[in-house]
Amino acid sequence: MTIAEAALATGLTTHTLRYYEQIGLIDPVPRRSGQRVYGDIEMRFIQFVLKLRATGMPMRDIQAYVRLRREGDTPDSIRQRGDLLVRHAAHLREQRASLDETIVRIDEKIALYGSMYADATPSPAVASPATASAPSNPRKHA
Amino acid sequence: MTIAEAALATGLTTHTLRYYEQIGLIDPVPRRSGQRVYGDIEMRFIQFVLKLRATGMPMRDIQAYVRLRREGDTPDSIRQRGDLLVRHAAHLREQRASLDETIVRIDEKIALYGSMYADATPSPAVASPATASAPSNPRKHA
DNA sequence: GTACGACTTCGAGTGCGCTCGAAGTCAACA
DNA sequence: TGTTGACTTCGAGCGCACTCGAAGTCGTAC
Repeated sequence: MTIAEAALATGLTTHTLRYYEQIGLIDPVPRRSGQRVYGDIEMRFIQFVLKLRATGMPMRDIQAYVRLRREGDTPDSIRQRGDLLVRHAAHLREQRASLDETIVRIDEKIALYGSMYADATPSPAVASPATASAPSNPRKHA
Repeated sequence: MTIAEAALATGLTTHTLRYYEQIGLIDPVPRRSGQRVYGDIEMRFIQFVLKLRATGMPMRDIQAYVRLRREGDTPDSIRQRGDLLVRHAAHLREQRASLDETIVRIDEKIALYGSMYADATPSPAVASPATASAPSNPRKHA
């Protein structure tokens, strides 16, 4: 896989991919005659890193994690990596709790609006809270 | 409630509170001899706005929502507010799904690390979700 | 009557996470 | 041989959401 293909697969740009490598967010990718070759291992790790990032783990912590990985599987490295992940997991559980609460509140408000005017219920394309799969604006794009 | 008290209650600064008002993230707070007086209604709405913001709703959308509220309860305003909330709710459900997935992955990795060395289980100080402070907190303030 | 806290406007600065472009080099493929 | 695509370093710029400070005014309370 070339960098262009990796970019396509991850939804990042080649710029960003190189940038991530440069700042140590991912390990240096192996080269063949100077060009980066992305294999399964690289891709899987990048996906993992993107998950961390998408869930709000600060770059610094991800960098720390990657640094520890490079240190190898010493007990110390493993313990510290574990700690980082445990801390992030705790953070995610908090996030989820807050998210659940917010969803409840919003659903209440939606119901309220729906009941205010029979006329004025949210537009059908988007009306049911169960219809949770619509990614974004239902009126653009058909 | 003065602005200082409101700041304390929300965890924001007085600066930020005025800033939010200025950019239309919250309605103008009623004044008594020029000074803002925060009542229950204001506080509750601010908390709601903070929930929206904490769950990643862009300022612009919150501003739009507040603008619509100010328009009053016309069918159009209500429908549009409903739509905004429904869209955000959908977004939150996606977020939650991704969050759940990430939690599972991280827990797997934690278990893996735990099993690698009996020695190297995550340190107790940090092991319990109850003891959870986020890794390098993105929002300052406490 | 003065201290305190709030008010206003203004503008600059911060930190994060990209994002882009320029300029020049190099290797593989048709 | 020439067109690609990738490589490097460098530095500027951007959008978001604050964050801070300065300067000067005003009202209330001890």
